[in-house]
Amino acid sequence: MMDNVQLSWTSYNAAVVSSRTRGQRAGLTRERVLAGARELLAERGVAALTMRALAERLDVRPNALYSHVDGKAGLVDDLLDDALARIPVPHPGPREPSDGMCELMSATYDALLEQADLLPLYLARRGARGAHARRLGDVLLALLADAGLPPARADEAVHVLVVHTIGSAAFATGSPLAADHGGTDHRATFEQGLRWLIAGITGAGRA
Amino acid sequence: MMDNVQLSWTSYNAAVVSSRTRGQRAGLTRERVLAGARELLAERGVAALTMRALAERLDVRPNALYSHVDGKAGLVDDLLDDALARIPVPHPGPREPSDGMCELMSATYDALLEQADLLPLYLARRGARGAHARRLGDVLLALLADAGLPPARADEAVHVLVVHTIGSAAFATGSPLAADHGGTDHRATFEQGLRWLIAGITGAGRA
DNA sequence: ACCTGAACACCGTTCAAGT
DNA sequence: ACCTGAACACCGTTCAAGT
Repeated sequence: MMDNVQLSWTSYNAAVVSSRTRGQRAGLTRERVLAGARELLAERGVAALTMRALAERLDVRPNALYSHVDGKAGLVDDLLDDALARIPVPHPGPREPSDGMCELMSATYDALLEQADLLPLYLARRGARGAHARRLGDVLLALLADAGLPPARADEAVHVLVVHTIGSAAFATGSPLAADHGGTDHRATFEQGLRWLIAGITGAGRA
Repeated sequence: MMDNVQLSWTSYNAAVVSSRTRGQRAGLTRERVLAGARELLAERGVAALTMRALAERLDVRPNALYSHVDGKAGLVDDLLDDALARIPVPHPGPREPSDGMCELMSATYDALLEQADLLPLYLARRGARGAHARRLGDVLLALLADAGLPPARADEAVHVLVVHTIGSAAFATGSPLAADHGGTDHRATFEQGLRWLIAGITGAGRA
């Protein structure tokens, strides 16, 4: 008996008052949903990325999103892999493979920090597993093979370099570590660690 | 007018029917709350660690927990630092400092994996910052100074080693990375990475 | 195919009140 | 001091129904 009243209650918030009439399409697509999620993330942070808030921003009811993404987990996976698509692969010039590794991991680090709000999501998911993540892993593996590492060692090195890069980026955006005296330049520390690792990897490859 | 009905609704779940009478104390302490949280974590995983589920396990209403811990964030912080208390500090014998580093970080890795259900919480908080975390950082810093690193480099090395250790443990408990071909021995990879890092750190220290 | 209404089964936290 | 009752302001997701 109170349907009209209920209806008016759902529009208590100005942002949710639909500019569409009842049967009108919202014109959502997967891309528009992802774009909205990225904006929400950039403007209000990872805690504010909820299906309900995203729906409100897109001027639809929460359940409308399920026609375009596979729940919140699917939305996050799509978001993560899309962010990796922009990372440039180093030119396969006549250089040392270790220079290529350094360039690739630094570019990844930069891309992760550019999308710093995504980092907690990478951590929660322990890295990405989409098509673009695989592409970057394969490029790195090829560089390590070029440097003379046997396949088993190269697999380990990929793992270690990825952990270092995602981990460094994540900790750069978080609060300082316990032993951190506050004056740490995170980028410099990441690069120093990368040099140490690559020195160890290529040095041990010769031994 | 329906207060009695409401009351009966709150006891729909057998586990929530209090064995105490109305004015009786539950006898909670901070330690009992933390122990309950650890059990919940071990039995049902990180997603099941909610204030409400913890309260139910302890046979109290959710808000009773707030007399003993500082909200959920405080509970998690206490949990994390407690887990670091068990990590043994290496004996300061007449050995190479690099052996001490290796031992300390391996012990930390093992402790983190023993409490694997806590790892997502370390990641969410980007490491721990309690008293025990600081103690471990200081021990590591001293070892690096012994190895001849200048203070600025030693600070960087602590950061890099901690990122490697927490990161490796976290990824060991998660799903495999994109470039991971499934057959990875995570412990071996962690140790290999640790050797690479320590080789790079001490090698670069001499250069 | 796309979207809404309504509901289900949850969250963390606060405040006043009871013992 | 410790705990409960009740409420507030949220979550993600599902299902049937409307267009």
